Amino acid sequence: MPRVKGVRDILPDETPVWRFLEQKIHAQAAAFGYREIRTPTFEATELFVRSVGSETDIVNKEMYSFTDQAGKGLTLKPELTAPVIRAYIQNNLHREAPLTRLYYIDALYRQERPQKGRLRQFHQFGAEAIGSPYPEQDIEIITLAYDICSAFCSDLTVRLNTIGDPSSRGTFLELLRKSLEPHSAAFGPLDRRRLQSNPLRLFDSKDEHTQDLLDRFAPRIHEHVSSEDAEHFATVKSGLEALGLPVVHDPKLVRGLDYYTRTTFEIISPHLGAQDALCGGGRYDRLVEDLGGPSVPAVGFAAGIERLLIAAGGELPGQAPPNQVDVYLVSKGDRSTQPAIELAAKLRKSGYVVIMETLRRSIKAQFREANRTGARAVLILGDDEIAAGSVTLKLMDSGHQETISLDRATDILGDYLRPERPVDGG
RNA sequence: GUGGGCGUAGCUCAGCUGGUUAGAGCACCUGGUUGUGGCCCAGGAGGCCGUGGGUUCAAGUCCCAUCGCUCACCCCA
Repeated sequence: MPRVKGVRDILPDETPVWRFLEQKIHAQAAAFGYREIRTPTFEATELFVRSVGSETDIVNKEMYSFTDQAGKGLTLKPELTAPVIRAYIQNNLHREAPLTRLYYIDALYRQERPQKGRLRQFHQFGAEAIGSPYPEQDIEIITLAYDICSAFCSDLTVRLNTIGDPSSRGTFLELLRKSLEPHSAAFGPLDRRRLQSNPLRLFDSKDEHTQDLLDRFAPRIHEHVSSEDAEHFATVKSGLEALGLPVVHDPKLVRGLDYYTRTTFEIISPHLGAQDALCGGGRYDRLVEDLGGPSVPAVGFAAGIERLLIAAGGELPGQAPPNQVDVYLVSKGDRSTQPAIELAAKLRKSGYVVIMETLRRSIKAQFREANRTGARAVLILGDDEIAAGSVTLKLMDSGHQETISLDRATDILGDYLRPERPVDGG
């Protein structure tokens, strides 16, 4: 049975890295006063159609949608802002406080062709601040995103832009289309289609020719937003610069989800290949209301964990060492099996990490296994020890070996090594 | 959905212009120690050479198809 295309197993060698990363995310989000939220794996399909946008690629061709036995249209979540906002509305979080700060770590699903930094099931962490319209909230969100990413990756850049309010966007799109239509013959077939259907998308075309035409003829969206929008943008930008973040204004940064207003941003790494963004986000002042909630503004981001790990390149700075094994319990002979089980249980109650032999291998093979697991000590329970009511202790580093009383094994072991695990109940 | 690259041992990969029993390193197992790890030495196990068809006296090697992986496009984290 092969695995499904575009999904990955995270094997025991890698899970410590994931845990380490997750711990950092929890700690950093907590440092900013954000609280964790967990939403269901699937939602009503309608939620994503209405929030992400019915004309977007995510909704049109990337969702894992299905019908349940009651005939309800459901979808595995392809992004997290909409579910979080849905939960915010449904649980009346807006009644509890005027501002809600939430963060999450979760798996998402999009049916795309896999490539570097792109999977069908992938993981994101992110945060949403719901309630504040002010630029300091944008700054807080971007700072949080940057702080977490830069804890693991170097050479990051924050790309920043504003796309204004949807009310002014219609006139800009008209202007954009008019400025480029005289040159439509010079576009490739794909970009010519975009000129009609979604001209904003032309800005992130990879066609050099298109980019050249844009540079020469296209108006820039940030020059066609309201003065309030422009001021908001200027405050965000200067605020981030004052903090020393590597910010660049990218007038061509537009984002593919329909709900963004004003601020859009990405964090990019040169180590990622074609998908250079490891984090993306922005402000969405209309979404909460559009989904049936109160009229409150919000801003947020999402970062791809797999992309972050690629950008981090191998070892993460400050990574915790793998689990330490205290004792490998070697046993030999039928009469030693039950005493070994009991000794292992007793040692674990005292807080030691204990691995016991369950393959009835030779002593030599058991020692090889003990060495492989990195055990600090070996305890031998064989026929001789059973007869004498003792156990043989060997320290793997020094090779020191002695025979000790079975009853006092825990105490004597404690003279040589402290337990790695905290004992339950302190 | 479209295009490029690649499929040989658990992993990383050799295998020249088709030529006889398909190799290496690492990992694994056993022995060198009647009950003692790492290092070393000796040995061992492990391969429908992705799959199916074709060309040929002969195919891991050439041709076609198919599946898978991968990178890129579209789009996104």
